[in-house]
Amino acid sequence: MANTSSRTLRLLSLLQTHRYWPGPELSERLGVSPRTLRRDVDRLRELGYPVVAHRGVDGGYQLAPGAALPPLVVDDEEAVALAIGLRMAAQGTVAGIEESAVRALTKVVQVMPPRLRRRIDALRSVTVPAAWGAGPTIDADVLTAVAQACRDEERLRFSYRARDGELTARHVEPHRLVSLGRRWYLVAYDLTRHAWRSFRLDRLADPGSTGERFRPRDLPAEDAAAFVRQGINTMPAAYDVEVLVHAPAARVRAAVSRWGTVEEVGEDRCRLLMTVDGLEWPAMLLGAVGADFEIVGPPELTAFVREWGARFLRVTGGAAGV
Amino acid sequence: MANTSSRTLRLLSLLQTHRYWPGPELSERLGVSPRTLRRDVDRLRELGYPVVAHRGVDGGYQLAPGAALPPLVVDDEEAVALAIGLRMAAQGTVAGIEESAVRALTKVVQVMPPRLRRRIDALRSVTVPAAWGAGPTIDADVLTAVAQACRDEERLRFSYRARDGELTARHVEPHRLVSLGRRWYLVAYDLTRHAWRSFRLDRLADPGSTGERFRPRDLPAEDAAAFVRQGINTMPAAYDVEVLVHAPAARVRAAVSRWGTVEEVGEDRCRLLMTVDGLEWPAMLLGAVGADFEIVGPPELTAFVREWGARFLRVTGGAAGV
DNA sequence: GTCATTGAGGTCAAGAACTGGCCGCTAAGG
DNA sequence: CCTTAGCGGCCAGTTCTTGACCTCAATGAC
Repeated sequence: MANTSSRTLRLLSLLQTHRYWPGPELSERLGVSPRTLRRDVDRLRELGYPVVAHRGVDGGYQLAPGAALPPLVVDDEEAVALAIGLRMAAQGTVAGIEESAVRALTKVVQVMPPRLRRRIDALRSVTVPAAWGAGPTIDADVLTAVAQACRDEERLRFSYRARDGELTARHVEPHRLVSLGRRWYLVAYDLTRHAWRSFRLDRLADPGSTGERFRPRDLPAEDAAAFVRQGINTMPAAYDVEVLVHAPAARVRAAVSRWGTVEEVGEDRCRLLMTVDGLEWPAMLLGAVGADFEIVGPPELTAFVREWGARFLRVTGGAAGV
Repeated sequence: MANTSSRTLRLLSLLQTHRYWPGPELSERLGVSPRTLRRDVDRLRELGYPVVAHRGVDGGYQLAPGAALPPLVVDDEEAVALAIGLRMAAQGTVAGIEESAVRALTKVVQVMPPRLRRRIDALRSVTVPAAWGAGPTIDADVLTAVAQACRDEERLRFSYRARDGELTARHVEPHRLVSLGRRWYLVAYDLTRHAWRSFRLDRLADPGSTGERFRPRDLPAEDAAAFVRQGINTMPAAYDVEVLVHAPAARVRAAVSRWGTVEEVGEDRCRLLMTVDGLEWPAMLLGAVGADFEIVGPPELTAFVREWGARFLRVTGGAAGV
């Protein structure tokens, strides 16, 4: 407890929670002489974590950005926030960071005390799925359990709901997680079928690590993502939406925010471009903008919006009967 | 570099990135004898981070959940994911964790190498606001800068857009950040007006820490959140939505997900309850469900939906001309 | 300008901690 | 039965750490 390593860690922690620390206070907190504190600070600097110091009355130490990120010392609440934030990031509203979010999440979850896990579970019910209509939400527990099995090269058992709805028990050697178009896939070697398969994580339940470790096999594909793509014929239908809106570009842009691009066409007219998986979003945005518009494409959107219009008018007792 | 503390940190890092580590490999990576490795592991255990070990062929060490969270050693990509996830968490879709998310975010951002900040900035443009129509998105930079100033008790300068749109330069002693109903407020002592004020973060721009530190004053209120509540008369209009949907509860629930509650009313009928800030959401959900419905309240929703219906039908060339 | 405060860093000697061998032991799996 | 791997005691040599004392350099207040 009175180690040097322990003190280094505590110093790191103190420097992370509060920016400025007067030297005397630090040395007192750590229970060492000021001279030793200076040496500890030097040690941190040698480790690559720059500590800048200010002299004179009211001076003190502070941790500055360095070449590498120092170990993060977080308290319980921060850990919970971290886990939840990472889960949202993993669910994929921001392209390209899902994989690393899951890696980080796995790290955190693995060492998280049970009491914190319970708090996260309690908060889960409050959480909303990341993006509406963008595919099924997957259980964070499933995600982390599978990620951990991949990372640690442990065989995995789970039940899988095939396309026809049939439930089967699986026993696999997990290879890699792939995030593709808002869906998570597990690439694994199926031990009962003796073949490589990819599994959709949202159809996977009750993952349980068996504890058996294995030596990774070679995947018969260039890369895990490529393998998944091979197996997927039915990519989620993507629509390229183009709409002429009879409103100033600024106004549309404010409503659309970052969901799509808005080009100015005229004084009071602009072109809205979006690429979406479902048509609910564009319909909602067009409603929210509150201006007239002309749908350039796709035709499905026209039909979709017309159906909404007819129904909305009908049920609210407006004109345009059935 | 060849320190004991350094080795402890590296060991911690290794144990976090991969679950099982055979002892020999660890000792080789750390450049010490197996005997010393055992002692290092003991050290970690004494620090409160349980390392469980497995004997026998194929044994190894692994980091287990303990009483406290060990310092997290994350790589660059994970740090980026972390920052982005925390930002989403701070923007507030999950109740109650915003404050700790900001605290954690501040910690991370403070020590993050510039190259990572640039990557986050690059990704920001791709990010979507957490919840649509739920209030203005605030800049993450503003949020962290202000949070840091609060934490470090440093005076802060910024420009503030008052309710009437006028821009003023402010100089304050920041006290605390409060997240209230999807909005962030800064409670601070205004140095020019010599009075406590609360500022909406979305109206605050160009925060710059002056570097001057100050001794915290006593806030003339029970608590910062209470102080903000005192000053806010105009709470964001909240609607309690109630709709009878002519569809099975299960189907509606699937569409609504966790945005609201769905009660079964009959075989083919259910009641949808939501509390929302804006009416776009319920309108969209009702559209997406694809069934008829009766709006019980509020009346604004009826008008809102009717307007959408009329416009949608008109612009798509359906019936019900202007 | 003077002065107190605070960080930087050299040196030293005593003491503590660390290290790498060596040992025998237990546990797990082939 | 044998191998591998973790556990921990012991020991001797080495290294590191610590606090004390010192001088110097910034810095801000008076």
